[in-house]
Amino acid sequence: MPREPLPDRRAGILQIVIQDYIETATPVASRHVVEKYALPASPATIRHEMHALEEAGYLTHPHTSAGRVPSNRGYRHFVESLMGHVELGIAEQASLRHQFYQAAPAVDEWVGLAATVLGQSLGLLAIVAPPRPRRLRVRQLELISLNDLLALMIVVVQEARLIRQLMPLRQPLEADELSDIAARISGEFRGQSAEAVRSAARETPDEDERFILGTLARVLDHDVQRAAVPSISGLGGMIAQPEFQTEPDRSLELIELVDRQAVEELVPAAVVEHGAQAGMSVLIGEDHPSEILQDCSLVIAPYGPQGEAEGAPGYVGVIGPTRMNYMRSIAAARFYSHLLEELMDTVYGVNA
Amino acid sequence: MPREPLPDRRAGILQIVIQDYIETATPVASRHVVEKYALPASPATIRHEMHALEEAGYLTHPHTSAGRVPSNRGYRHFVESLMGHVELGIAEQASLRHQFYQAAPAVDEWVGLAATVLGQSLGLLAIVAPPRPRRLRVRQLELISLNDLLALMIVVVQEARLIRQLMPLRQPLEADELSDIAARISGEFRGQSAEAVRSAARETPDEDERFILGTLARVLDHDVQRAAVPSISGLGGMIAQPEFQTEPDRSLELIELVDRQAVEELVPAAVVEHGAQAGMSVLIGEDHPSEILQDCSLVIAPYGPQGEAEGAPGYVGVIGPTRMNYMRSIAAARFYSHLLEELMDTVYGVNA
DNA sequence: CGTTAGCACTCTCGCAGTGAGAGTGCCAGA
DNA sequence: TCTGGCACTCTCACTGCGAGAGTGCTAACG
Repeated sequence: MPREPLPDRRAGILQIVIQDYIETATPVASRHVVEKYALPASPATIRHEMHALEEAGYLTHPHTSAGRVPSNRGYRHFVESLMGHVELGIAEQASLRHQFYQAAPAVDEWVGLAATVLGQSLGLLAIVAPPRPRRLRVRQLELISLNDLLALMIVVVQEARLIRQLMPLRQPLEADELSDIAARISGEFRGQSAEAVRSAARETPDEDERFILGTLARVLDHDVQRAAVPSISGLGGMIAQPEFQTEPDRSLELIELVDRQAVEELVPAAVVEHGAQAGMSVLIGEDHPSEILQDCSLVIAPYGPQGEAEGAPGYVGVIGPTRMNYMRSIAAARFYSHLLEELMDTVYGVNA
Repeated sequence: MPREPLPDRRAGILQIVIQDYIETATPVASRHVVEKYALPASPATIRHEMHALEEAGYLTHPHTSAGRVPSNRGYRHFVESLMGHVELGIAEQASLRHQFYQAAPAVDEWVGLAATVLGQSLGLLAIVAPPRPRRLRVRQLELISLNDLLALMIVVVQEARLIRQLMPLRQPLEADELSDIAARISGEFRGQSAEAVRSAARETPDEDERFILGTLARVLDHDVQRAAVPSISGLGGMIAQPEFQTEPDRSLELIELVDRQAVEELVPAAVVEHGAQAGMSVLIGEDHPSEILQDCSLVIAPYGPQGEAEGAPGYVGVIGPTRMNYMRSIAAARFYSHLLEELMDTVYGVNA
């Protein structure tokens, strides 16, 4: 495939066609662009250029008597060369940052909030995953007495998580006793993970403490599983997109996909497939493996402890039709990924 | 409308028609029922009975050459007289109970989990709302140091909530100081609500304590707003129902309704409309006010502090086509409402 | 040589018409 | 009271057609 640089006017027309198609979702006709954008040329001239762009592979033709539609290659060229670098507005950034600092300070909450707000604001499917640590390390433990035989265990974890777990007691314990035990354990096991806690539990003579340590080890192990679960949101906006309106089957498939949470495995697969671990990646149309998401694009911005052998980083993903607004999507995904990283750092960072 | 008791055979046929329609979602024909259920009668006889049932208002007729479909009145009679009392299986109850006791012990978590599992298992829209207290009362306060200038405030509230909030500090405070303050406040304000905390904050000489009390009062007030937000789930299963498959517009409307969280206001409206505060209520088809949910039924099971003037109770709701499986829906809604009440009682109950 | 006007050509989309199929309603007979 | 037979009605899938939209090509123009 030849890749000569495009003449200026031709590139301009490509940009217009793509942006217009992103906006209207209807094939754009030659006459339409000259009128709407007041071009100093006639429809016939534009047709010439469009024809050339089609020959070069940037545009396509649904059928003989339809306007032009960007091809995947067209979108790619748009994203890489025509679009430039875009960022969210300052006001929006501030407002979002405020919103996240108000939320409950735990990765799960942030991830859920990010998916919701991102999906809503883009009208696309947003999928946000927390980093997947290989193990969780205790930072602080609290034991709160609910009644004689029931306590609430709260574990603050260095991996920016808060674990809350009901713990039945073997025998009645006073609130004071509980907090003493918690304080002792906190001090002793700061920075330790489940294995250390569990092996200590085996050797402790005190029955109560052994039980509590056992529970602690169990919830640490259990929560590391839950840690990997991404949040998905924005289904409503997504299927309200015209490409899904016309084909009810597609939207049904999509909804089932989301409902069965099969998308979760899809994005990592796509990322691996493209070795796009470092930095943001944009997969357009045919690039990615799934059949169901044909004619869809993925924008993926990883964040969190990257390259570290201690697990997988998190990511902020946007899934939408290839016709999606790449400028907004990319800017938003980038911002959210930075914000999540910033939150994890300032709230749970090593400079604690 | 006359309401003579139905002859036995006729009632049996009504039951068969309703159950078959619930199962197959296609109008049931006379020939179909005699073959499928091996009735000792001919199609013509069944047609007679069906005709009578239609005259009495229990069945309808989409058009001349279609089978019978239950009317709203038919469903109502089925629910009230034909169905009997049904409950979830013991094994299922145990499994669910276990699942909920494993979850993080806070109303929001339970409510979210209930909506998810209920919606999934029924293939219908589930909407679960927490009770809406008029105010929250402190039960215990914890302050966890994250770094010199940032603490994590955790408030256990008597209304079965856990509030977690980031709190920047005015000046560096040690972990010990923080927990001392927390313990003191816990002791002093147990059972108090935001007003008491706020007025105390005004009179406290200590700057740090004043600031902490102010934050506490603020999050108590803020969280009481969030307390009312219901969880909705099961959209996927719902629009996979045949009644939505055939009409794409309807499903789109529904999705937007859920996405904009307008359903939330719908259920309370329906409940108020019917004054069904006490016990479970089943609203069938035309009964309820919204136009969008025409041909849908609501099953609503309230739970929590009822009749108390201190706020509104929570509810477990199921929304589905009038054709929904009332036996399963009602049994499930009842069980979940009891389970939620039980959880709130045993974990946060007065016998603490 | 690039640009433009004109015109024939192609494809989609909505609409009316048609025939098969399904199920009822009714009537006469057992 | 129940049953078989038959005419009637309504839906649904398919077909064909005409209007509309947009291109591609060609010839003329600056």
